[in-house]
Amino acid sequence: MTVPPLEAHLGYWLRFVSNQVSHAFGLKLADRGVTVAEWVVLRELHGAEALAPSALADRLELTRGAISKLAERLVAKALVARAAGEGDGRFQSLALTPAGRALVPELALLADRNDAEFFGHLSQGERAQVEAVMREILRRHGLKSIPMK
Amino acid sequence: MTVPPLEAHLGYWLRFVSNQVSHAFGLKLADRGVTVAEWVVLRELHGAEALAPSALADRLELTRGAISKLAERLVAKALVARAAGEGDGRFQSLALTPAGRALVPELALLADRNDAEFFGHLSQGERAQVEAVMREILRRHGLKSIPMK
DNA sequence: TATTGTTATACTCTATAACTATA
DNA sequence: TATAGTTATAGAGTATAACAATA
Repeated sequence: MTVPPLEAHLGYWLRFVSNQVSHAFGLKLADRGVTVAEWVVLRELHGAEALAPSALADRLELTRGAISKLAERLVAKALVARAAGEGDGRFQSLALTPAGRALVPELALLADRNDAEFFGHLSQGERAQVEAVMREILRRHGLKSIPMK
Repeated sequence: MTVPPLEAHLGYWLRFVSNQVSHAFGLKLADRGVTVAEWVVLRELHGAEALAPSALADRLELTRGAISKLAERLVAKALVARAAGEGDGRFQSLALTPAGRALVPELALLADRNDAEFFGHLSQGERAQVEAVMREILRRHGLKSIPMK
C-alpha cells in the first residue's frame, strides 16, 4: 500500500510554517514579557473600551476558562484591569490599563517586523492570494467572528 | 498611534487556519488513539526500516527529549518497538511494530481526508502555489531536513 | 434553570537541563 | 570529554467539568 509522504499534505506545510512564524514571534514578545496568546487578547482589547470575558471568548474562539486564565496573567502583569460590569451583576469588564495601552503599539511593531521577516519577500499579490485562501477556508468552515472588515 | 489589526498579519491567518486544520486532524486521529505529533513520528518511521531517536530528532526538528517522550508513548501503545542499535552501544533503534505498520496507511487516509476537507476546494494551481510559498519560506529560513523531494 | 465567570484538573507539545551509559 | 538517550521539570496553550454568584 502506498502511503503519501507527510509533505503531500498542505496541512503539514501550513503547520510547519505557522509553528515557525509563531515561535519566532513568541521569542520577540518574550522580551516584552508577554506570550502570543496574551498579545492576541491585548490587541483585541485595544480596539474597545472594555470587553466582558465572554465577549473575548466569542471573538477569539476560546473557552471562558481559557480567557479567564489569560486575563489572570495579564492582570498580574498590570496590563489589564478587571471591573464589575454595569447592570447585570454577572458580567465583568476587562480593559487595558494605561501601561497595557501603551504597550500594544510596541508589540504591534514586533508583529510587523516578524511578518516582514517571514513574508516580506512575497509580492503584494502573493500575500493577498495567501490571505484570500486562508479567509476562504475559514469562511467555508463557518468560522465566525473573524472580522471580514 | 495607529495599531494594525491582528488580521493585517499573514502570520495571524496562518496560525488561525493551521490550528483549525491540525485540530480537526487531531480529532480524527484521536479515534485511532494517536495524536498529531505521534502520527508524524509513525509516518517518518514508515519510510525506513528503523531510525535512531537522534535521527528522528534531526528530521523532525525536535529535541531528543521530545522524541524520547513521543517514542515512550508509541511503545506503550505497541506501535513502535525499541531495540539496541548495532555496533555503537549508545544508539537505539526505533521501528514500527506490525500493528504500527498496519496502522499507518489508515492514518494516511485520515490525513488525506482532512486535507481534502480544508483544501479540496482549491484548484491544483492554488494548492501548488500555497505549497511553493511555504517551501520558499522554510528554505529562506534555513530550515533543514525538509525533503524537497 | 440558565448564564457569567472562576477554579480545578488534565493533557499535548515542546524546551532546557541534569543525569547515565557508552565511546 | 563528547555523544546518545532518558528523565525531571517547566511552561504555554487549551479543554472539560465542577462550582459560585446572579438572573
